[in-house]
Amino acid sequence: MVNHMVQHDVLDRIYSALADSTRRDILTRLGEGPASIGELAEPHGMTLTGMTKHVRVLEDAGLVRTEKVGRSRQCRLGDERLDDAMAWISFYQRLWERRLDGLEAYFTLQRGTEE
Amino acid sequence: MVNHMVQHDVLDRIYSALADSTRRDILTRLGEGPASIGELAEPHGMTLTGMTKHVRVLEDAGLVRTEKVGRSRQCRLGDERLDDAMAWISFYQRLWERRLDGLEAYFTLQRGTEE
DNA sequence: ACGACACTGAACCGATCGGTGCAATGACAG
DNA sequence: CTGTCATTGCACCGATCGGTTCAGTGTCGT
Repeated sequence: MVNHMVQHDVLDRIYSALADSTRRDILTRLGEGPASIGELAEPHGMTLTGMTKHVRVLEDAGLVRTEKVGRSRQCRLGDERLDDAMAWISFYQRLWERRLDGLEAYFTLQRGTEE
Repeated sequence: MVNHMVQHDVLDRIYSALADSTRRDILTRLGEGPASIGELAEPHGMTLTGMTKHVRVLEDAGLVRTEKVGRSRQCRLGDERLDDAMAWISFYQRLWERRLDGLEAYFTLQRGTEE
């Protein structure tokens, strides 16, 4: 019964985390495998402090999971939180398709991307 | 050959447009059909000025198309710009799946959501 | 124990954001 | 023409953002 109104806070965090090209780069980089804060910071010519904050944002959004190992912190991709974001987008796309079909009164559509 | 690196500006605009629950509500509302600025503003108890700015953000992101008709402005859903956002998210998800599969060296994967 | 190393907390900075109020502007009704 | 209505431009406000520097804190190597 997973209604599509996930909980706005969650979507806020996910989308605003994605709304920054540095953060998207981080995700792409982590797609190649885990990395430390320093390894993430270097290619962007950014301070460790700055990168720490970016990673924190991604972690708060559930997109990245980190673990302190020794004196460095290992960052990996998080659990598949993007499903929420994806679901909302496809919900929107469904609305858009409906606009094409010209069905304006029909607003039930509970079945969709969510089960 | 639409590489997935769409152009960061575009994704920045799309995702930050989506990163606000008011704006997501607007999109949902527009899914029911076109509306004026006033009609959009009223359910949020928001100033017309404020709503105008939100709509502008959505329009700059290509998510909404507007047209001035008489003394009011009609807002409808825009072209399917969300494909870009969707493509990037599924690119990420592909990375995530790859992480599950433990294939870390394999980084070709040009086929995907984009044609 | 000592120093180098990787990160983090706090304070700060300029820019952007979400929102407001106020004063145009432009269209419609009479 | 006059007044009303819908929207918009401008200036402003406090909050958040992306980024920095600087001073810790904890860990590793010797």
